[in-house]
Amino acid sequence: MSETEPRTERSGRTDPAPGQAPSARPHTGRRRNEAAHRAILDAALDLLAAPDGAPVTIDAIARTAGVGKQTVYRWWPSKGAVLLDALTDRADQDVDGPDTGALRTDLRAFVATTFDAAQHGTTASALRALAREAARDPHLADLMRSFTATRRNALHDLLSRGRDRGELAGNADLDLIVDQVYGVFWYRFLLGHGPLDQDTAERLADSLVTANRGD
Amino acid sequence: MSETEPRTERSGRTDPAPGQAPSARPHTGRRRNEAAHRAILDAALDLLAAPDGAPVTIDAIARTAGVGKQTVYRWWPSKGAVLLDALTDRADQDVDGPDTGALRTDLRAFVATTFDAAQHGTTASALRALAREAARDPHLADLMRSFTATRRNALHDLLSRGRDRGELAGNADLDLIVDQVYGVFWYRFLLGHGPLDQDTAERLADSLVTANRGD
DNA sequence: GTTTGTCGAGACTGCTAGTCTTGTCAAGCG
DNA sequence: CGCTTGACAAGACTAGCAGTCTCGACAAAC
Repeated sequence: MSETEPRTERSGRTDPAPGQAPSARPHTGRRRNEAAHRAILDAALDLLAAPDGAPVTIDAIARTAGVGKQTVYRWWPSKGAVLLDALTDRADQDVDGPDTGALRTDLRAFVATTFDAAQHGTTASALRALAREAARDPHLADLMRSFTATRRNALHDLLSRGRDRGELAGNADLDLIVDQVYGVFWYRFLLGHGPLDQDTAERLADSLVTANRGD
Repeated sequence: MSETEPRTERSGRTDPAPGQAPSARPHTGRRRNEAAHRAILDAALDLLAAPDGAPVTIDAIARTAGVGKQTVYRWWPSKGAVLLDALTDRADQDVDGPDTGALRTDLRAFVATTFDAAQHGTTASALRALAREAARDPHLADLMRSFTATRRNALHDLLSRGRDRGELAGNADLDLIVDQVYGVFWYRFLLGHGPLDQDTAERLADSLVTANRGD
């Protein structure tokens, strides 16, 4: 996800013998400018992180990056793709949840980390802007779904380990627990009517363990 | 909420003696056309309910209602306000939660009803469209906040009654319980990655009671 | 019959996503 | 060295939509 794909096949080959080595001339012409690539991602992140919630247009991204609009669209299919790529480029390493051997501790840490990440201005406005864009761009909404799926899977694994150790009931609905965590998170994050502090994280984690323990 | 307000003061009175009967001439000129008002709300609902998820523009609403755009903007401040008004106009009566005298039963019914309401095509696409609009329109986001607050309050009251009867711990975080219900609801509703069926509703309600009971 | 305010119709502005065009530059090939 | 290919910056252009403005018609009060 953090490495981008070109939106269409490059190097106008017709590939008449599929399954072959990429035919004789794999590439000619000027090479892709890696600096421009980075500049676009960085500009997107900068604008996304702007606290004023400004709309983040493609024009702005291109101008900030010192790049033509076409260069953006050559490498990403839509604005949303740029934004998501910019965000995951920064954030998709740290999805491996904690593993202390005790479910309550793991879950507390996971929830606390999740809540905490959204408290920092930069990430918060970026995430908010992303959600805003995803609401209007079906393509981005798709990407967003797989983005969130990654997070959910990490949490699901954490819970699964706990269940294997007998800390959750064998018939506990892990997906529902996962969605209770991320549901509360996004709901409060986007509406902003309630806190996402460490205290809340602990209470939520503890109550989920209590409700689903297998004794 | 279901009765609309004019976007600005009507009938150019200056009201020099506040707290008085509305001064001598409360209104002159042609009266508001109630039929047009209804037609707009109905058109909005129709378009919102269209299964194809089409964008629902103001032009379309006005054209469908057989009304000039200005007539829409005379009575509502933004497109989002129209949409929200159209939706609440239909839905805001039934917020009084059940009251059977037993928390588990009440909560199950409340959650089940909430989930169920979003399964019907019309309401579902309307709600989705509304969320989409709220993401880009701060004004609507505000209206949306008070809309959701009404629902949250109904659920909070339900829980509060249960706590008074001793079915929840005295220190249970009712707001967190509320947000777990609506968090799961919106999260699954908007992402569509998991079911919102009666089974889920029951499991969620039961687990929340279990986690927060006061014994 | 004059004033005030609503009505339908539609032109208009302003903003943005995404495409297309143009002229330039860099890399490989002969 | 010249030719071809494709990336590049700049920016014109199209299309869709929110929201405003203008116009002529009409209706209610006075």
